[in-house]
Amino acid sequence: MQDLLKNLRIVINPKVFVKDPQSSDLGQRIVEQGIQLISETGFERFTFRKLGERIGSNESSIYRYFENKHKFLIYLNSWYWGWMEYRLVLMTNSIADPRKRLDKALEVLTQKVEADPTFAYIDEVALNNIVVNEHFKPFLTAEVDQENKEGYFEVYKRLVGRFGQMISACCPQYPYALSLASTVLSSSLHQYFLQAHFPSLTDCTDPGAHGTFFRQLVFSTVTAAAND
Amino acid sequence: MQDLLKNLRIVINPKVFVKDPQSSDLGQRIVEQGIQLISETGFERFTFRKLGERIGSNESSIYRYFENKHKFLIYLNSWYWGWMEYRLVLMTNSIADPRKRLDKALEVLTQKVEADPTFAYIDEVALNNIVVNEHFKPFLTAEVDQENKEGYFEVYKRLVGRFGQMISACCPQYPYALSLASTVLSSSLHQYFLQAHFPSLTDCTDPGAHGTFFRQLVFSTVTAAAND
DNA sequence: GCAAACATAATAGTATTACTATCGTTTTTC
DNA sequence: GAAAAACGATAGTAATACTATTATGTTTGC
Repeated sequence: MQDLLKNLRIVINPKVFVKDPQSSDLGQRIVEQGIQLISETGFERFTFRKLGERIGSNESSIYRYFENKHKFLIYLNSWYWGWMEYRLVLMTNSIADPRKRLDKALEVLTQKVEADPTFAYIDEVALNNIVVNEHFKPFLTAEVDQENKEGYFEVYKRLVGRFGQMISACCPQYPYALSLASTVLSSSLHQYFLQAHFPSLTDCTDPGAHGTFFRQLVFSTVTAAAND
Repeated sequence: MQDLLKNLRIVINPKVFVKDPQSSDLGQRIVEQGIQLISETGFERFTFRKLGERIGSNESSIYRYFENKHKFLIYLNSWYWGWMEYRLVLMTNSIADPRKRLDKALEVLTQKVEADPTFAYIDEVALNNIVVNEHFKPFLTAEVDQENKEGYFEVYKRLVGRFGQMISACCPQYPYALSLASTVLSSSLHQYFLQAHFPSLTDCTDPGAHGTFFRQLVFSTVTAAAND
């Protein structure tokens, strides 16, 4: 199966970049090392100048790929959620039973991220680290609405939609499938953040607890709604 | 009761400010108009210079109250969560029944914010607007851990603890009370954010749905755990 | 009533950031 | 082998987030 998927690419809205970084060696290095640099130092301290130094290239060359660092972050986030969507579809597609399917979906979406050899120059663990630590920074700007119009967040919206449908499939009369889906996705990140920085605000310390917490949360809610 | 509480103040960790803004007229104007300005234009575009112009004062004077704009945001967040804690205690203190108490707590913590005349120069609605739109920006910096050590987030942590205890009181054997508490607090903000900017990612459009969603979520989870 | 202490205002200056613009060199491509 | 595209190097700009200094007004104690 690995081989079958060798020529896969996560497709990203071309409006997010000036020149497709997947199309050249330099572009790939920008993404690869950009992930490392942001993961190591945080997004605020990240600059194109520093990234240029790191990859032995020039600031101005990076601007030929990305308009600014905010769009670069949106690119990385789009990639991440695109990758999540691909994994979600891949892992749940063959499961017919709605409850088993939802269970698998929860596993894919909330479990700790591991490296995926399918995508060579992306370090998924470091990227997850970015998404956890920068959380919803791409959304939290005065320009959200404009950027939303431009379709920058389509991947994420599609993922929430898919996940919401899987919840609905378990209990069609439950009226908050989308809210539950978006809550689980954002809260899972948030819980990982708390585990790393505010352990006194979570109970998910040992591995497994994180997943169990969300599984119970979702299935309790859905089951209760079904029994009404 | 209003009168009884006239001389109340939300206490904030003195390390967050250089000079207590509650101690002078200028300080109060800084907070009052700072809230308006951030609420109107977003935190990124907010500068002390602009705030100075707005209140007919000088940039340098504002620096005598707050070290930088990030600490100003932490101050506002601390005030907000301190206010939430005060409301939580006030509204639930007299309720003996754990389930009724939790229900009230959920109402206080997730319902739409309204102006509170107890605190004259704070516009709670605008402040809530900031907290929703800037979300966890105060946390999301490379310096979280240091700032956490300094105690900047004590109020929030205490609030999560209290709320977690109320959940535990309903079902002592439920092992994820803190995670559930922190999830509800952050997700409620997040759902309000989605309602404003990404309505396709929520089902909480009509008023009331938001509260019902979280009430069902919490009580389903807690009840299911109690029946195990 | 007046000096000391304090709060505030005004101005100038600095380092960094987030770019833009220009131009020269290298590499690719047909 | 010429044209086009990609890349690198340098310089420059406007805004930001401050710091430093000095001046002006205001309060307070005696």
